[in-house]
Amino acid sequence: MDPLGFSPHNHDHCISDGVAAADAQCRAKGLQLTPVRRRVLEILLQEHRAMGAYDILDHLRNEGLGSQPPVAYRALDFLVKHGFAHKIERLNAFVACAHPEGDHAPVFLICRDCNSVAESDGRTVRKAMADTASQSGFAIDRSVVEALGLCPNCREGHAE
Amino acid sequence: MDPLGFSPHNHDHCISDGVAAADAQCRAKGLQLTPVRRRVLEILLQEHRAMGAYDILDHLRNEGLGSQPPVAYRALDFLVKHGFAHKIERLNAFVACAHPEGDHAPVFLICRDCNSVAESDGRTVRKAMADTASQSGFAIDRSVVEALGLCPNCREGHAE
DNA sequence: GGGACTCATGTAATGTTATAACAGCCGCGG
DNA sequence: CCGCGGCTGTTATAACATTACATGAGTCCC
Ligand SMILES: [Zn+2]
Ligand SMILES: [Zn+2]
Ligand SMILES: [Zn+2]
Ligand SMILES: [Zn+2]
Repeated sequence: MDPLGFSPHNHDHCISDGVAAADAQCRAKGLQLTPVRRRVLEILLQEHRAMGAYDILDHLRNEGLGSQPPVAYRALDFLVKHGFAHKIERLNAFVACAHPEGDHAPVFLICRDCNSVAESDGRTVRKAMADTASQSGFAIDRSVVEALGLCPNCREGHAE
Repeated sequence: MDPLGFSPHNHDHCISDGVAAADAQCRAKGLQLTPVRRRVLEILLQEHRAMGAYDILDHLRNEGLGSQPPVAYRALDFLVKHGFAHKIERLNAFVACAHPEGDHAPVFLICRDCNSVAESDGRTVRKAMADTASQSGFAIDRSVVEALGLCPNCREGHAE
């Protein structure tokens, strides 16, 4: 699984692929990818960064799609709930999912310099967490795993 | 390392030991454990749960130790910065550190039923995260690791 | 002792993030 | 037509957090 976020890429694909994947999954599961929800997902994919709910709301307002906080929060709740986006707790912000195919347990790598957020494969980390939790009899439902540090690009700049 | 938080214990010890440990470390490092800071730590130890900054502020206000948000936030910043307390990002709340002896990289287990928060040993998890991050060239400074689920006590209730 | 400095605190004002509550709309099955 | 569930529009407010500036206590140097 590719961490994304730290490497150049054809960004048009991010958007079209992300929306297409969400579209397909919604059709498959009987969910409604309404105009607001679709647009919020597009905005997140377009900007390709962690955005606050109010940042997104600004976009929506400019486009006449809603101007009050609940509009943005409801769309974000839907996207997060169904795995099309994630909330970054540390930033109180949201990112489009980089791997919208099926279930996954992501680990986020947050650069403190350029604020980019990469979504990485969390399987080994989840395994370790499950082990840790089982020792105290705790049953994990979901988890928040976020690392803060320097991305490869910003490390270069600092190394000199 | 004991996860704490899910098992009965002599709670007076939590408080006196926690404050004593902070006191010793402050003396050793030349930090000032001022009345407000000490009192906030005591409150966190006393309540033994994740508390919002405004919950703490209420206590302080009742005791005439400060009534404005910055008073609570400054004390909490100090405690968190020096490892005497932790912020739970998922809850926007704070807990006293359960293992105030030296550096550590905790994993938090948050019960969605009773809201208790246990602090568990994160070494294996951090190892897994370091491996994951290194694959993409990311250098981790700090990390947020929080699991949400059911604690042993609440599991029993649900199992029936 | 006075002056400059640092660190902690007091307080007002404000900024940011998130939710509650209720009204209206629309598509669908009865 | 009617009721119902899901989505949206809007107002208001709750919850969380910071900026900015003033004050006071201790320390260092002279
Ligand atoms: Zn994802
Ligand atoms: Zn970076
Ligand atoms: Zn701790
Ligand atoms: Zn519980």
